[in-house]
Amino acid sequence: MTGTEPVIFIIDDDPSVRRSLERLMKSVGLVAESFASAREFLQRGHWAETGCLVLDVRMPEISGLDLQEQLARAGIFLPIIFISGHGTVPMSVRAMKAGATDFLLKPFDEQDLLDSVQRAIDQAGREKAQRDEKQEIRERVGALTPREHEVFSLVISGFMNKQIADRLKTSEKTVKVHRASIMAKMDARTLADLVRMAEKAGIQPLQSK
Amino acid sequence: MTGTEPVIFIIDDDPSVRRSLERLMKSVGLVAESFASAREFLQRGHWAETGCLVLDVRMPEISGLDLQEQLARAGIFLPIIFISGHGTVPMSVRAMKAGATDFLLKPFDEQDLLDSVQRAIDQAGREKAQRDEKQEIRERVGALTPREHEVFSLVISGFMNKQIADRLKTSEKTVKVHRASIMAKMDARTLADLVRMAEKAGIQPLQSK
DNA sequence: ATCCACATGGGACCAAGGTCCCATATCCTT
DNA sequence: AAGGATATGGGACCTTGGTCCCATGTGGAT
Repeated sequence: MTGTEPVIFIIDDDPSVRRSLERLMKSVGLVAESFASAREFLQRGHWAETGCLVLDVRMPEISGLDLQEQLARAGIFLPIIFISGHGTVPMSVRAMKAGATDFLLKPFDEQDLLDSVQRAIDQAGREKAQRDEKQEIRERVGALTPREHEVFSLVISGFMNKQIADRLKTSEKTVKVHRASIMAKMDARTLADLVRMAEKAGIQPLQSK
Repeated sequence: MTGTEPVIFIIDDDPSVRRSLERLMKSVGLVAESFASAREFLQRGHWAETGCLVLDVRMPEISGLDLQEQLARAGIFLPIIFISGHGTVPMSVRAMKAGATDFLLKPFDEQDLLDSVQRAIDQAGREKAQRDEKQEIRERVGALTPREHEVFSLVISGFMNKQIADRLKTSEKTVKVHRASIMAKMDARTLADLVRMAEKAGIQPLQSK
């Protein structure tokens, strides 16, 4: 029911670090997957699941910070834990400002990393649940016909059927028909449901004068 | 209309740093106020306004990080920019995890600090506007009588007057009376308004089965 | 003792929302 | 040419919501 098993993506160019991190994760029952470079990770594709990244900062070609930026731009929101052998304050601040959940210096305490990973997984799960709900609602809204969508906007803005009919230059009867079909398609039982769905999906009401 | 003028609170035990930061802020038209210690700042009281803190990490008695924690516990949400002469990675990560907006190392570029301060002020303004709105709504909800509050919860959950009457073991007529008084007190013109207010104030609907 | 806020509710309406069955017209696809 | 999705709307009917005026009872504050 939690959806999918969370996966810990380990990205480090040092094979011994990868092996040791993988062992650590598996020792506490976590699923881990290793990559020797950011490029290799990016080629994997499909990160639909939850989990987090454990990411080395300094790597050839694409640095950890660059990868973080690329993932953000691509709309991939896996939490990132940085590990670094030669991290500096500006580097860690940049990473944290960009949304990293932690930034650990090697050598680090294994338990510290595990704690951080757990926090990241929890965060990822919460965020994914929210995104999924929002996505689900947006899909339903997308399934509305153009006319239904117009009526929808006005309904969640608090307009009465009569006012909606005026604005759309049609009859109140037709508005009622659309409205019924909106409630069915959106799977909303009450107006309160519908308004809350719009809020969750970030759909703003219109100015009601 | 922006509410109140933002104030930059400078907290550093070094008088020359305070003077120079104050001069820097005033040179770009910002209002600054200096304090030699966290204690001195805490004694000032009333931080109703917007603005941000520019805070030295290492200070006698109460460190910058301690002050950050105290303010968070006290529910004072001014953004914090740390400045530090001997900052370490773990220190900066702790500060950022606790919500700091930036962490600069001395000597820093003056423009970097000003940029950070501007970002912090913008953030503070947005967050304050949100908190104020939430607070305003919560006050209105608090002004409801106990019975009105019960009806309110059920209304925003999508229940019909008849169902509400059943649950509260009263008549539909009485529910209508309460409902009208709720709409007036909450300054809501439509049900959609009321539901959105409840959402903004973080008031959850009940299970409507 | 009196006043006020709170909760209750009847009667009478009217406005608004929802749901049937019905029908027409357009446009697009197969 | 036929079917499906979309948009339109009339008629009939019932439910729900909102708003008047009215009234009663209780408990606490002045």
